[in-house]
Order: sequence, then C-alpha cells, then structure tokens
Amino acid sequence: MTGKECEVEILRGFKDILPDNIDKWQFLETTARNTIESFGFREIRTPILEKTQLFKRSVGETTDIVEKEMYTFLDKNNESITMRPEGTAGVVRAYIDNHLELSSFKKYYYIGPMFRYERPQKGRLRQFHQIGIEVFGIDEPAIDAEVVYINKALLNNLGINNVRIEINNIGCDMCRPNYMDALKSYFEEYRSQLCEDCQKRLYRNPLRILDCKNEHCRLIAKGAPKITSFACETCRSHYDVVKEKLTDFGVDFIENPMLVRGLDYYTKFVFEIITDKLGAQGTVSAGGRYDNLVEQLGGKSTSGVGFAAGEERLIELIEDYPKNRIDFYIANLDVDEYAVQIANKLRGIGKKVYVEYERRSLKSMMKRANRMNAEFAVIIGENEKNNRKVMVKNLFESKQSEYSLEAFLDEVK
RNA sequence: GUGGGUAUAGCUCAGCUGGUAGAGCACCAGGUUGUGGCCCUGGGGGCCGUGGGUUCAAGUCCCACUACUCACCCCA
Repeated sequence: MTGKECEVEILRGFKDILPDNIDKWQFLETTARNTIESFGFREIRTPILEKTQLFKRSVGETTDIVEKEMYTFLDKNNESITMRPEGTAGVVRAYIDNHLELSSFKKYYYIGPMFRYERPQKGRLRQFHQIGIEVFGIDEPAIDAEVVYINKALLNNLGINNVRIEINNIGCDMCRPNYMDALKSYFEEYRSQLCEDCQKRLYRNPLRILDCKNEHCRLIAKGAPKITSFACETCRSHYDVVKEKLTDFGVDFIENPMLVRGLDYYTKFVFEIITDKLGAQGTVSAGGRYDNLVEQLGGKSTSGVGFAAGEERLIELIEDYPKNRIDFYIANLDVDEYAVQIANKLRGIGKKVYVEYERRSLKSMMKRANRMNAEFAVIIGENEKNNRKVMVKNLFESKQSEYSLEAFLDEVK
C-alpha cells in the first residue's frame, strides 16, 4: 500500500471481506443457521451499541475487555455508549427488556460483528464476528451438554475436525471464593518465583495464573489446589452429570482443571474448543454457564448457558465450501435489447445471468465467461436477433449449438 | 501498552559486497472478419512506505517516523 494515492485507508484491525472470500463466509453463516436452527433455536438481533454500563456489569469491571478494550464514546446527549465487545450481554439485556421470561421460548442465537480495541494479530481483529447461542432458564445439565454438542455439530458441518474440546468446572458464588482463597495462599508461597504478570494476577484474579504460558509458572501451577476439592455439592454434581451426558451424546472431551474463562459471569461448567492450526489464538469457540447474569442485570433470577464462536477463526479452518458462480453469460454483440429480453426470461426461472454491455471482441467475452465460471455462454449478435435464435455454448463440456429462442428457453426450464 | 520481523508493479516476491528496477500471476491487445480454458507474442502500469543523513552515486548503508505482521497481555 503506497500510502500516497490512498489517503483514505481502512482502520487498523478492521478488514474488508471481498467477493473473492465471500463464498466461504456465506457457507459458514448458512451452515451455522441451518445447524443451530435444526436444534430449535431462533435468531435474535440486538444493537451493536449499548449503554456502557451493560458491559461493565456483565463482563466484569476488572476484566481487560472492560478496562482497556472497549470502544466507548459519549453520544450527543453525553451518555456513555459502547460498541458491543461480545454478544451475551446484549442478548441478556434484550431478554430482560422484552420480558422474554414470560415467553415459553428459551433458545436464541446471533451472528454479527463485535468490537475490541486490541493490538491486532493472527486470528484477532478489532472488528471481528461471532456466532453464538444462548439458552435461558434451563437448569438441567443435559442442556450444557447439548450446547457443546451443537458447537461440535457446527464444526463437523463445516468440515472442521481437528479440534479438541476442553471442559472444566469453575464453581459458583458459593464455592469459588473458597477456591480463590486457597489458590491465593498457595501462590503466595511462590510469589517471588512467579512471572511479573502473575504477581499482578495473584491479587486481581489468581485463576488466571493457572492459564499462564510462562514455563516456570506452569510448573508451579501444576501443584496448585484443584477446584474439584472445593466445589460445592451443587456444582460438583452438575458438572458430573454434564460429563455423563457428553459421553451419552458421543462428544469426546478433555478435562482441563487449568481452563479459565476471561469473562466474570461464568459459573459451574465452562468449555473451549481448540485447534493448534491457528498460531497463538487457538480457541475457536468457547462458552459455559452463567447462572447469575440475568439477575445481576436486573432480571428475574434465570440461569443461562451458551457459547460464542469466532467467525474469522473458523474461516481459517474451512477447506471445502461451495463456490458461487453464474449460470449464463450473455455474450452480447451489440444487441442489448435482445440480450436483456433473454436474460430476464432466464432470471424468471431462477438462473443467474450476467449480461455483457461492454463492446469488446467475442474472444474477450468468452474469456470473461470462462473466468466467471459460467456454465453457458449465450452468444447473440445481429444474426441471432433477426432470426430469433441463440447460439449457446456449454463451457463445461465445450459443446455449442444453435437454438430458436423458444426451444432454448424450453430446454433450460 | 511492550518486544521481534517486514515495507519494491493490482497480488506474491527477486534485486549479491551501493552504479540509478525485474519475474511470475492478474489485467489489456494480438496470434482466429463472431468463440473461452493450454500455448506464443506484445502492452499498460513503480519518485522501490514517508522524511532526513552518509556518498561522486542509495531500492541497496545509517537514523527517525508511519503502516503492516507475528508474539506478549488478553480473548472468539
């Protein structure tokens, strides 16, 4: 990009999705809709802008997302508004706002852009896209397992198989504080040996130390107390049943007691789907249960469970997908009216038709037809027009023949 | 916010120890008065990211800035 001629440039961390790439995106999103809807979920669309407070209260005041990654502005009324950094908060807000707890419907999904002000790198952008599902008011552990199952089904339908599913129990308000205390006192003994970041984490969120990539910290973390010995009976049995159901549903998983989620609202069961093909950002999808969030945001106490998958990360993993192409390329040798007449007839029966209006040699038109991967070229000039005929070439089979217009339209029906 | 790498044609990149730009792909045209995919020929297009310095001479060396990229932090 030789800056000069391009004074208008895209923002850092933002990306255009060009037609060359769009087939993949459309495949991803239609596959996601079909898969998720096949489980009885329905789409919900919530605004990109919400009051800043919503995210502070749901995601957590002290998380990095809220502390340094949000696109937050004052609107003309001096109200602080934020571009959504994740999807769950908005859906929960809509659930409460619209009194959806009174509806018998509990299963929602969304697809759309999210915004986080971070340094871009592989698999990470400032505007990125997520596909997520949320289930409200179902406490049975089976639904947790179904959420994971749906996620796995989605990946399978996209042809993505080389992933692992990691799960963990992170406890609830009752038992997590005890566990946090135990972690704190354990790590305090090794304080001087921890990396700089972990020394900070020790007081902010000791759970995160479990997640550290530093080799030495990992060693220390290995000996740290496990949630299993602190989880309350409710959390423990919930988690155990989720595991049973996952097995029943045929979902392979790995238990990872070091698995931690970055958002504050998670409780009990959490999971992550990970690939090793994406560099440092291996998490393709993640989710879990959030039993306090609805109440925390002012709704009636209602449990929740869901996941969010990163579209850009999924895109990188998709290998096979249907390519869009046109059915008919009309090589129009200066007979616009006749060309349009034919094209519209074809469109009327659901065909994709590209009409060439540029005056160029037939040779170059045929080249274009080929590049567009058109199945047929319809060649028409004065001759064809005057005799109400069309010259049709099948570009896949390289066969050509002349038809009367009527016979041709009859043929393609 | 911090660290590493990169910056030459629309795209991917070559350009040795400094002598004033190249390939492949793409695009356009021709080889076929109205016919694609392969092949051949030709063509357009670059103040070599920006600014400064060293030098007779800088794409090439030095400095700064900017952008991109990868990684840390954190996350999908």
